[in-house]
Formats: sequence, C-alpha cells, structure tokens
Amino acid sequence: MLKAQIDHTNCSECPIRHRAVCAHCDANELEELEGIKYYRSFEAGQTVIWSGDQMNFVGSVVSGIASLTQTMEDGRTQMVGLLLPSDFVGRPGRDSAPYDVQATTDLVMCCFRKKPFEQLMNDTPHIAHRLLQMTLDELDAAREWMLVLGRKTAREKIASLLSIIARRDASIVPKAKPGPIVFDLPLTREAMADYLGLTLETVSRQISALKKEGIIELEGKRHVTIPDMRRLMDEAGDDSDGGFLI
Amino acid sequence: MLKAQIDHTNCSECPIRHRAVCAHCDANELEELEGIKYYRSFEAGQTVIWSGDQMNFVGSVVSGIASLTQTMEDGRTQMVGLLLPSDFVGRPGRDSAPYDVQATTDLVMCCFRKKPFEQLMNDTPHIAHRLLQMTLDELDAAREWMLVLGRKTAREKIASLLSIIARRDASIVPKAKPGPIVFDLPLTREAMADYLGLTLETVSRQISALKKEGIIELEGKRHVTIPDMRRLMDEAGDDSDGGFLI
DNA sequence: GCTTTCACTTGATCTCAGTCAAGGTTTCGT
DNA sequence: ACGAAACCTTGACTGAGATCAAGTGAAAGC
Repeated sequence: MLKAQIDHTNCSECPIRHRAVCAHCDANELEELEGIKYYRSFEAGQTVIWSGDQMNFVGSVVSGIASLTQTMEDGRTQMVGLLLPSDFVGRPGRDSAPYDVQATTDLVMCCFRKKPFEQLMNDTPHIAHRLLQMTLDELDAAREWMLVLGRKTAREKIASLLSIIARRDASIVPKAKPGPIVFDLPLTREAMADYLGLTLETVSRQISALKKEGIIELEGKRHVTIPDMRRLMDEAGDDSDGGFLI
Repeated sequence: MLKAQIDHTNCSECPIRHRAVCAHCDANELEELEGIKYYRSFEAGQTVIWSGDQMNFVGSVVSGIASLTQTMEDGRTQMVGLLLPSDFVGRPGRDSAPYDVQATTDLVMCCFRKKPFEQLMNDTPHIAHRLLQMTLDELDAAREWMLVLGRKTAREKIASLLSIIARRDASIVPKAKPGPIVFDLPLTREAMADYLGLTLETVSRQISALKKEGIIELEGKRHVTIPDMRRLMDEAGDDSDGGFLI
C-alpha cells in the first residue's frame, strides 16, 4: 500500500524537502513540523476536499497530481490550479475550502493540522517567507494561465499545456536539452478540457491534428513524444525565447 | 497638481492606511516606512512600467486604478490584474517586471525603493504577513477570474465585471443594501474587452443588450445605474448567494 | 468469454463571438 | 467654431469551437 511506504518517513529524506513550504527550515524547525505532520493517500479520481467544506488541515503534495476546480450551478467546470509535487494546499487563516480539490493521479500528501501549523508559521519566519514565495509563484502561474484562457486558440491552448507538462518533466529529470522529450499525460481529455476552457471533443481533435502534423507523437492515448520542442513552443504562441527564460 | 496634494503626507492620515501592505504596522514600523517612501503620479493611459524592465521599486496604489497586462507577439493582449487602491505592485526579490503596468485612470502610487523595502520586510514580520495575506487574496481573485475567462459567455462576463465594480464601490461607500447602485465605469470598452477576453465590439453589444433589457441603465457611456443588483448577479451566472458570502 | 463501462475519436451541424466596415458622439487642440 | 482624434455603437458576414451523435478500443466486472 502506498501509504505504508511513506508513513513516518524522516523529513530529511523527503523528495520535496528542498522545494516545499519547509524548504528553508533548519533542523529544529523541521523537528517541530515532524511533530504535527501526517500522510494521506488518495486514489486517482478521489476528492480530497469539497468546495465549502471545513478545512482543518493544510499540506503539501508529495507525489502525484491534484487539481483545484470550480463548478458553476449548471455544471460548467473550470480547473483553476494544477498542483504538482511540493505545491501547497490550503490557506492559513481560512476555514472552508474555496475549490474542490481532487486527486488527478494517485496522490500522497503531507498534511499538517491547521491550528498548530498557523502557530508554527507565526513563530518561524522561514515558513512564512517560503509560503509567500510559493504563493507569488502561483499567482504568476495563474496570470500566465489567464492569457491562455482569454486569448489563445484551441490549438495554442493544447500546445501550451503540453509545453508546460513537458517542461516540468524535463526539470524533474534534468537532462541534455536537445533530443526528443517523452512523457505520459497525467490528465484525461476531459481534465485537459476543464483546464483549458474547451470541450473534450475539441481537445481530442486538436491533439489528433498536432499528431497528424508530426508535432507530437502518440503511443496509446497518453504516452507522448515531442521530437522537436521548439516546434511545439511555436504552436503555443509564446515569445519565441520563452523556454529559456527559466 | 496631484502630486503636490499628497507629497509628505503622514502615513497615519493615508486613505489606504488600514488596507495596504502597511496595515498591521505599528507606529515605529510606520516611521521606518515613511523614511523610504515617495509618491508618484501618473495620468490615465500612461505606462507605469514595461514588461521586462528593471524594477527598482515596489509600492501601493493610493488612488486610481492600474492594470497588469500581458501581450503576445502578434499583439493580442490580456489584462491579468486590476489594481485598486491599497493593492500592491511589484515583488520583493524579483528584478524585472513580468507584465506591463498601466494607469487606467489617473493614478497615485506610494512607492518604496526595493532594496530597503526588502530589508524592512525581513525585519518586520507584520509587513511580510500582510503581504502574504494580500497575495493569497489576489490568487483567489485570479482563480475566480479563470472561471470567468474559461467558461462564461460574453453576457455573463460583462455582468461579472459590472458586479465586481459595483461591489467594490459598495464596500468603499458602505451603504444600506437595497436600492439602486450607481457608479462610473473606470475602464474603456477596449480595456473591458482586454480584461474579459473579448473584442470591444462584443463588449459594446452586450452592454447595449443589458441596457435594452433594463438590467442596467446608462447615462453617457460610463455612468451606470444598477436598479436591481440581484438581477445583474443572476446574469453573471454565479452562485445565487454569491454576493452575500463576503 | 462476454458484456459493460470508460476514455477517446470522428463526423455533421449549429451558434456565439470575431471580423470587417461604416457611422455616431464626445473631447480636445487650435 | 472647426477639425481631428478618441471612444463607442451597430450591421452584415464568417468561422472557430460547441453541440449532438455515432462509433472504436481497451480495460474491468461477472
């Protein structure tokens, strides 16, 4: 079972140790965090928390992917966040969840009870400072995404999403730059549609089109090869040097 | 001249004293801030800073409205933030601006040189804490807006924008709830289009339609009366109780 | 092994918002 | 007072993506 593999793991061996909210913590602070942390596992498709529910914990994604989703009364949904390993869930000082949080893949989270975490945050500037950094990064990502949602065509939206996923995988496995990039899509067509503000039919059609033109290669439905990252980036409509800014 | 009216104003008399990044500061901290602050004024339409430029200050909007805008190579633009009085501009720890910042109306900003402000932030948890709060609020607003951009119809987008502006004005002039709401639009049709991911023609048509149906009343191009806020909120497609959550 | 279900693809058609074009108002400079 | 420049409105047409519908393929349950 997933859970058993991780429970009681020492923070110093944690795969997200240097990127999560605890990144700047020293040994003492880490010890305090260890005292209030616990792991939770979710299967792909499970809901971590429903919008409006009481939220008595905050936490970090350790492995897998979670999504934040908003739903309108008539059922239209929009994904408003894609949480990757080390990303933070929840907001100190708020009681109820503003969005549905769902496990998009199998998911492991490192959770802290909210009250003690808030206390700890007040006492340890390292945590508050890191959380501010991470929140500012997320705000930038959200604004980047607003351009995608508001102004890009369906084709550009798909290319943008594939670029983001490809870039993330590349940064996790830091590799030589040239050569094809290979990864598995962690999202269903429907989840992609919810993220991109499209229908799943349009997502499917645009992926087929990119495949037909050789910009991507598909093996099965989810296994993607990008022979030339630059061509994909061109389709995304970003500044041509976008990939090298980071 | 606008500038002269405000220069050397004491922070304790500042109109945004209790809502800006300095909200939680005590008298001592405020004094330190006063030492590094200066005011800058901009006319409507002026650019405060260009994307990519060196940014050697951060600051708060004191009066007027500023906008954050992203532009694609081919000229498509998307507004990604609307900064109202008390909102914060800039990011401690970053050198260059990621977006164009423009004065949408005449604008006064309270600026701090970046380096001293960063120093001050490290020393005074009150400022860092308030900045975290404000950033989390902005992240929520950005995610709210992602739903608007991704899933709402043109009509719902217009109604959403009008609701937001109306609600802001209502909270600045806290008034009895019932009765019509009156305000001036601080944005041109084009700026609305950039914010909503529409063309200015569509904005104009939808505003005309809402007017024809009596959901809004217009005097001139910018002066708006909302006879029944609930009807407008219905058109925005939000949860029916949305307006009372705050 | 067979059915059911889930995830996806593809086609035909429709519709909402974009595009192109013309004209109206208001404001501003001279 | 006049002309120019913003800013806005309206109309006719177009097209990208939504909708409706049918079908494929692979995995899961019995």
